[in-house]
Order: sequence, then structure tokens, then C-alpha cells
Amino acid sequence: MNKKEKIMEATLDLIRDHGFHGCPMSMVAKNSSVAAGTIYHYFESKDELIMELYHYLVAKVVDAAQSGDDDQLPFKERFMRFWHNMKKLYVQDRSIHRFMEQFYNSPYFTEEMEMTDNQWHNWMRNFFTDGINSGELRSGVKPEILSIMVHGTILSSVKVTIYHGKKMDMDQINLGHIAEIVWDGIKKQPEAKS
Amino acid sequence: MNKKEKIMEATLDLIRDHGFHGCPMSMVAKNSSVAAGTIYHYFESKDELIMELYHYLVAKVVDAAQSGDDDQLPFKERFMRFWHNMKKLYVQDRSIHRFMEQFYNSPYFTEEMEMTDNQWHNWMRNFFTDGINSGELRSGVKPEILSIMVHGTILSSVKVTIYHGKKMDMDQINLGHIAEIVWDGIKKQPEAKS
Amino acid sequence: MNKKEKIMEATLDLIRDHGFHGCPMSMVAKNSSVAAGTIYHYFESKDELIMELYHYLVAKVVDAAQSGDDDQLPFKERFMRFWHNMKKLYVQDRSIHRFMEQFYNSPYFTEEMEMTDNQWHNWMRNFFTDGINSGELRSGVKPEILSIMVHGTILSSVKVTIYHGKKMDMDQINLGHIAEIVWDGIKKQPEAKS
Amino acid sequence: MNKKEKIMEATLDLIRDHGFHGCPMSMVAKNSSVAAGTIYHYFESKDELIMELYHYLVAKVVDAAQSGDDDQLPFKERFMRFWHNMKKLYVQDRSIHRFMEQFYNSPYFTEEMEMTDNQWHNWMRNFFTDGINSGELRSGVKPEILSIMVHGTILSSVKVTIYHGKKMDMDQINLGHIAEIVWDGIKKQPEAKS
DNA sequence: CATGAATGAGGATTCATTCAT
DNA sequence: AATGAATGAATCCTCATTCAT
Repeated sequence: MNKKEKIMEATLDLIRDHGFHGCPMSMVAKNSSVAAGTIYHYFESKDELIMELYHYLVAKVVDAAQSGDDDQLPFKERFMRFWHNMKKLYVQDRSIHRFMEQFYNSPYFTEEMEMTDNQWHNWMRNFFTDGINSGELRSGVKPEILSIMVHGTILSSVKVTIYHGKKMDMDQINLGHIAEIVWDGIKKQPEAKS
Repeated sequence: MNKKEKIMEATLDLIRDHGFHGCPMSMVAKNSSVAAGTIYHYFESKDELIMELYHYLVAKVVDAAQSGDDDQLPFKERFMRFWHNMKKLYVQDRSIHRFMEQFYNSPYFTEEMEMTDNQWHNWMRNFFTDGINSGELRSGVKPEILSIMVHGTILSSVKVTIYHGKKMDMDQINLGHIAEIVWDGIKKQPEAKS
Repeated sequence: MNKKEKIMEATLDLIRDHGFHGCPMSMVAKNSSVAAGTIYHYFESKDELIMELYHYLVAKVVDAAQSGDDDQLPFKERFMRFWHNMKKLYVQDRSIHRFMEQFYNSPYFTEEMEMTDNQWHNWMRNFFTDGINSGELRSGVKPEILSIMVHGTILSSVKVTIYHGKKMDMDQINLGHIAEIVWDGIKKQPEAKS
Repeated sequence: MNKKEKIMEATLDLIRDHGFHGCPMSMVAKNSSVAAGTIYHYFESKDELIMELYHYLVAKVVDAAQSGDDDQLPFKERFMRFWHNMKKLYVQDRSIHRFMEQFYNSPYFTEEMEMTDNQWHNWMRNFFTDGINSGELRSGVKPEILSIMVHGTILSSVKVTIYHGKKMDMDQINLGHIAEIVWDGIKKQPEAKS
């Protein structure tokens, strides 16, 4: 791993373990085994380090999301693969999610950024647009809405897995059901609803 | 409003506008019109202020959630009231949502807290247990799972409303549909599905 | 005990246990069971409280020193009584000595105070002047010098008693010798010295 | 002088002039011509600065004590050299004495420290053990006791010199006598006394 | 007399950033 | 490129003192 990545990974670990607060540059330096001054060769400022880390993680997330995807497959299959890719990513390494949640609710994340081209939102929009166009998903709901909703539910199910995992003696079958429930919610609905 | 609440509200506003960073005690003092030292009469430390603010907001959230609830009503009606109460709460005053998102992903929120008696989780568990017991919700899914899932989706739909609201020129009808979609996902299912 | 004394005693205890630093007025208030404001009815300021405490303790020390003294007795007897009175006082309650040592080496204690009438130094000067005049003590040494020397040695022997007391398995006979050694040093010397 | 020593010396000066109070880090910084933050490169905290200063001074004191010492000399000569070394050290630079007096009577100095290996006490114990073994000092008194006693008396005579020095118009001869008096107290005694 | 909430200047400490080496 | 000592503004917190009740 090159120095720049080492610095970003150290920052990420620090944020996972000690929050956005607990990652002073001095500690980033120590944890990535470089001198404090060296960080400033790779990043103009701490803000820039955080911003680059954000983009680095977005790329990682998109990569994970589309692993094994194939637009020739039935959309339910594609949806399930997406779902499990994301869950795996978030469960295996909590740091990504934790970073993102803090990032989105911090002043680093401005409204402009949201509006601007965003790899991750673009990918999701396209993905769900495919499902709508192929007639396998509900029509009449914008893909942006579907994507935010689905992603929110994935994150929630990650929380369930992580926090309650052992404590609640929850059988895996139940947890697996969540994806089905969500699929039932977004799939093409037969006709009238109660 | 008493001084303690004034301090908490000032902190909350600061966190909304400038994130978990960006609320130095000096600014909390200024925004709540008390001297810096006064804060320490009411809170032992900044950490304690944050923790008390959390509990204060949880109480507010539970209050909002159960507004107009009545266990004699059909569960779909109760669900829709709950849904709209929550959305109203989170959309009208973004500060609660922003605080919570940051809080849950910060070191303030420990695993123990999750496990410990938690007003909000208790309320939600009881609520969804009612729906399961009355046969109006899917059986075979634990109420804890339903509550985390539903709440996660509410938060997501709040994000849609807030961030994309104007930009996307999204008609209100579509947004209203989300609750229906979720209801379709959690309601008693007719029979077997693939 | 009246309120004023209660405040002074609380201050003294605090200084013994936590040093000159660790006695904020708030804690003095708590430990003496009065409100913070009340202290300012009895003392103009913290400085004044410390100064009054000093004078209060000086009086206590003089009282202890002259307990059982009688200028008709042989001076060696008077000296031994004095010695044991002081040791008892300092060993039984370390706070007096600890306060004094810190006081003397703090800015509270000015050179003027040293020069000014000082009950305790006066008492000691008079005491040793008696010994010189009666021919039982060395001549040619000013009583001021004798008194500071003797008192310093008492304090040292208190330190021995307190710190090393148990640890060193020191027989009481040896400790008792110190007064004898000092007496040998200050008593009228026979004639030529080596 | 390196920066670490400059900081310690500035602290010492401040304590001499304004007591253990009266040396805020900001002033230590100013007096040692470094930035406030720099102090924390060399010392973890103010407490650690004080503790290191203590050890630094103990080393200085031991150095001074053994200056010109030679175990081939008669013990009286060694004793007199020791005495005058110490007096010189304490009188020439009052800061060491003032620091020590405050340090020993503050919570910085714990019982454990007293018990623990202590350069200074070790040196004194060895010194007086030599005198006892060579038969030039009283037997039957532990060297620890002799050392505490003698040192206490030196400190007292320093106080005499400093506080009363000019005021009392005390001839140097008298002051010089103190060492003789103490020597008379601790030297091998001719025979039994009442 | 007594209270204790309120004050705000001052103290210890942190931390992003710079710069001589 | 890399270092890490140095900086000093900013932060959290303390505490002597006041004053309305």
C-alpha cells in the first residue's frame, strides 16, 4: 500500500474507533507511520484529507455494489446480489458506514456536493432505473426514491446484525427475510392494494 | 424555558448548523445567553451535556411517535399515523435527525447503551408487537427487526424529502407512496411467494 | 464549633489532603457545610481566610508548646517537655505542619510578616533566652538561632516518625534519643571541643 | 542550555518568586521563551514537569553534597564539607530550597516516593554509615535518623541565614557555630550522660 | 445572616499547520 | 520526499467572587 493510502486507512480506522473528533493529525501520522509533516505532502489540509477519503470510500462502495452484477439476470436476482454485497461490505468493516454517516451529517458535506455528480447515487439510480424499465419494479416511484429507501433499509439491517446479532438469539432465517420483505415492497405490485 | 433547556437547545442548533464539531462550549454559552461557567452548573462536562441532550431528544421522539395513537384503531391506520408523526418531526426540525445520526455513529453511543433500557426501542418494539399479535403484520419477523427497518426507511424518506425536495421537482404523491410501499412489505402477506 | 472555625478547619483538612492547590472555595464550602457566599461573610477573600487560618494555627502551636511549662523547672526538663509537646502536636495532626510549610514558602508569607511581631518566634526566643540566662544552655549563640535549629530538628524527627515509623522497624529507644542528641548539642558545653 | 532545561529553570524561578501557585504554564512558556505548546513536547503535563523538575533538582543536590568529599578524610572534616556545600547550595540559590519545601508538603510527594529508591536519601544514608562505621559518630542511632536530623538542621540554619541575615546583625562567627553544635550532638560521645 | 446560581477571566491542554534540516 | 520540533490560537474547564432572593 502506498503512503497516501496508508494515511487514508489510518484516518478511517481512527474515525471508526474514536469518532470524527478523535483523529488528530498527530495520531493519523503515528498510525500510518509517517511524520506529521509528510501528510501535508499528500494532502493540502485536514479538510482535503477527509474529502479525499470520502471519494476513496465512495469508489470502494460502488465497486462492492456492482460486484457480480449482470444486466442480463432477472432483476430480483440482481437486487439480491446487490443487497448481499452491500451487507457484506458494511458488516465486515464498520468503518465505511461510520465514516459516511458522520461525513453526511457534518459541515464537510455541503448541499452542493449532494447536487453534484455523485458516483454512488448515479450508480444506484441507474440500477433501479433498469428494474423499472424492465417492468420488474413498481412503476410510478422515482428510482432516486427507491435507491435511498433500499439503501436505508440495508443500513438498518446491518445495525440489526451488528448490535443485536448474538444478544437476541436471532435465527439467520429471520434476518434473511428482510431482503424479501423489501423486495415485496418494491416489486411490481399485482393490482389493487388494500 | 429554563436555563438547562436553553443550553440544550442552543447546543442542538449549533450541531444542526455546524455539525458535532463546530459547537465549542464558548459558542453554546453565547447562543444560550449564559456565561461559559454556568453551563457547568447544569452539566458536569461537555460529554454529559451531549448525553443529556440525547436522552432529552429520545423523550421528544417518543412523545411525537405516539401522538394520536390509539390501540383500538386498525393497525394500518396506527402505522400511517406513526409514519407521518415521525416524518413531520424529522422534516420540520432537522436538528433532531442530524443530532441522532451523528450521535449513533460517534463514540458517545456505546454498545451497552443499545442493550440497556432504551425508551425509544421499547416503544417501537411494543408498537410492532401489537401489529403482529393482531394478525395485521407479517408473522415470523421479530418486532425488533420490523422497528429498525421501518425507522431506517423513515429516515431515508426524510433524506429524500430534505435533500431532493425542491431540486427534483418531485410530486408529493410519489413521496406519500413510500409509506404504502413499506406497508406492503410488512403487512400480513396473502400466501407463499417464490 | 462556630461557623468561622468550621470553615477554617475545612480549609485546613483540604490543604492537608490535597495541597494548597486543591482547596477551592467551592470545596471549602461543601466540606464546612455552608454556602459559598457565606464564607464571604466571615472572610473578605480567600487570601484573608488563609491569613486568618495561619494566625489561628500559630496560636494553637504556641498553646501546645507551653503546655505544662514552668520556669522553675531545670531547663533540661523544660526542653524535654517542649520537645514532646511539639512532637505530639505535629504527629497527631499532620495538617498543621503541612499548612505551615506550604504557607511559609508561598507568596502569602512576605518578608515583612517575618520581621513583624510573631507570637511563635517570640515565644521560642523567650524560652531559649531563659535557658541561656540560667547558664544551662551554650552561651554565645543567639536564642533565635537555637530556636530555629531546635524546631527544625523537631520537624525532622516528626518526618522520621511519620514516614519511616513502621517501615523501618525502628525501636522507640532510638527515636527517643534524638531529643538527647539535640540537648547534647545545645547544652552548656564542658570546655574545649575537638 | 537545551530547551527542556530552559523550561525547568523557568519553572523553578517562577516557583521561587511566586510560589507553587503563580506559575501558570503560560508564564512558564514566556519565561523560557518557548510557545505554550512546546512545553508539551517535553512534558506530558504540568504534573510531569513538576516531577521531572524534582528529580532534576535531587540530582543537583546530590552533586553539590558530594563535591570535594573523600572517604580518606577524618569524618569531621567530611561532615563540615558536606555542611558547607549544602548551605552554599541552598543560600546561593534559594529556588532549590523553596521548591523542595513546597514539593515535600504537597500531594506531588507521596509516601511511596519516600519509600522508593531515592538518590538523595541513599547518599545521605551511606555518608553517615561511613561515620558510624569508622567510630567517629555516635553508635546506636540509625544513619537514616542522623541524616534526616542533620539535613533538617541545615535547612533551619539556611532559614536563619536568609530571613534573619541582615536584620539581626548576626556575626558570621555565630552562624558558623551551628555546624559545631550539631557535630557535638552527633559525634562519638565520651561516655554516659544523665 | 444565609443561600447558591451566575459570572467571566484565567488556567491547562490540544491540535492543525509550518519550516528548518 | 521526509522529518518532527515548534507554534499559538482555540478549546475545555475551574474558581474566586458577586448578588438577588
